[in-house]
Amino acid sequence: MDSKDQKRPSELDIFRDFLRRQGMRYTPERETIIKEIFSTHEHFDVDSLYLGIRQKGLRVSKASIYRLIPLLIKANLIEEVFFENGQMHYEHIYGHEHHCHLRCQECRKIEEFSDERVVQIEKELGERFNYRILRHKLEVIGICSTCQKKMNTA
Amino acid sequence: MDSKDQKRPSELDIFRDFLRRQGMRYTPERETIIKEIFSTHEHFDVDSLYLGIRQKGLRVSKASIYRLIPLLIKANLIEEVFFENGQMHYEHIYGHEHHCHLRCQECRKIEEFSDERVVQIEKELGERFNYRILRHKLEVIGICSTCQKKMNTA
DNA sequence: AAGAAATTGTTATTCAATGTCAATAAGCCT
DNA sequence: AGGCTTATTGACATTGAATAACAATTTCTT
Repeated sequence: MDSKDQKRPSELDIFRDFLRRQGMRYTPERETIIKEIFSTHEHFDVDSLYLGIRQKGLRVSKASIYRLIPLLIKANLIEEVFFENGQMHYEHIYGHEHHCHLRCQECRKIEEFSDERVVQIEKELGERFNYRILRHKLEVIGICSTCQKKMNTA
Repeated sequence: MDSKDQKRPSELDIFRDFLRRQGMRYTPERETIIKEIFSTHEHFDVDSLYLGIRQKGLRVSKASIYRLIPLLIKANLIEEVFFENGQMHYEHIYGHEHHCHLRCQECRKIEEFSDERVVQIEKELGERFNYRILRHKLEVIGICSTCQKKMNTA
């Protein structure tokens, strides 16, 4: 473990700070939810999160999850990824290599990728519009090779 | 009007073709909705679309709008832009200069921009993952100058 | 022109997300 | 350490976008 790792505060520390600055409280329920979110690198929605927590034998109401999510977004710990099937889907972004999504319009499969050029675009935009840039979300939509074949033979 | 313009079929023609290929029917209701969508260059949601149609003295049920939207997406005439306030927002993409969005996380203001580099990224992705690329959606999130000032003085 | 099948509007339904509120508990203050 | 203020919790009720069901209608093929 090098010094870089030691310097990076945990997501819980980040969130504690965030809460203190807003005069809000750190509760066991919030800790449970955050730990669950950061325990995997998968996308999640409120339902999958709730089930994951219950499977560990813990108990938190869905209302608390719904109430926590906007706070985590404000704290830049998670972000909305896409809305599908009537539910918003999220992923955590802190302590996680940033990536973008290539999605198949037919079968909804998702490939992840990164590209440095987007960072440059971001930077220029910040200067041009006088924004403080927080993050970006690049979603490329197409038809995967499997679905292309299906469409050709049909 | 130059030859390039003459060659580009209207969105109605595109959609008629699309419907025919799927064994679906072209109805006055569908025509009304599409014309409304393509009559402005603004983002829209189901409600604003419905109201716009009624203000022109026309009548189409909301159910028909909800039913048409997935078809227009499949036909690559419109796309989902963002989900906000419990509603999906769309914009038409056919016959319209493509652009991306820079959004302020605080006040939800939106700036539009274009960047050729994303097209290049798209192209490379298509080759790398063997996808037929249809489009992309780049959303950059930040804090606008006005909101930065507010946060500093607070 | 007729008939098969898709589409429409109406109505009912679903379910994610939010609001309400009394009970509880975090965290500051002395 | 204990008390007090007030944010937070969970249960329940409510909202509202989106979808389903279905009978009446209309498109489009032959």
